[in-house]
Amino acid sequence: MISADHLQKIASWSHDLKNDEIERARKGIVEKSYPAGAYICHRGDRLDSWTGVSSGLIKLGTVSKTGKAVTLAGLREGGWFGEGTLLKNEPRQYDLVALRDTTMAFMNNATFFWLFEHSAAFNRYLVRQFNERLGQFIALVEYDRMLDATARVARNIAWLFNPVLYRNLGRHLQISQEELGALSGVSRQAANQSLKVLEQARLLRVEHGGITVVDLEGLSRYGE
DNA sequence: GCATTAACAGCCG
DNA sequence: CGGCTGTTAATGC
Repeated sequence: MISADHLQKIASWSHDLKNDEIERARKGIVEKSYPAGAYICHRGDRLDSWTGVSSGLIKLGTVSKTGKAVTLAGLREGGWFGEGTLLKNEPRQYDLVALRDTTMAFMNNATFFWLFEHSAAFNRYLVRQFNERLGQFIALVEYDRMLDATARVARNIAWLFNPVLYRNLGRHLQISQEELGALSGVSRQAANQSLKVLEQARLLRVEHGGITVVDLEGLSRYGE
């Protein structure tokens, strides 16, 4: 169980909940920490809880038929995932890997379904999140053909700054070029070059160990 | 060829 | 000092 203050910090969806719903939520959540590089779960695992990132950064990916690792999306602090798997009672479709030291939050199945049944605010959040994710996955179809590394980096950054998935975001994110490369499926050096191109295009600013977004819309459209 | 890995000096905190 | 960055050289598909 976690404190109400902490819940507020790690779960933007809790902000609109009623008091009794918040109580349920915080009692149904436990946290667990993982070192950088650790697998949080493997594809095919039965993990019957809804999962959020309390702190850190994770990669959501899978392995293609040819054995090539494919990254579907990154999730940063405040991101929640796995509602589809829970609602359909399916095994996990993806691997979750911690890109840096990370603390995860797990909401147990019963609590998730209680909120699903009782809270209108919670359902609004889920619908918005589904809709946003759908957009991301549609973009993935084009992603494969889009061989340009810079466009992939740009899109992954834009996803990390998605205002629907993460509320009240600043423009700055502490993330190394290596982590950005791991998310985008390119080497650190390629990520470095791509960042320079994006900086030249005035879409973001490159800093030491981080970036600041200047033009989020431009980033999400880059390479179209 | 092109992108990735390797290697390393320089820089930042 | 440790981690991140920027660049060049070697390597692999």
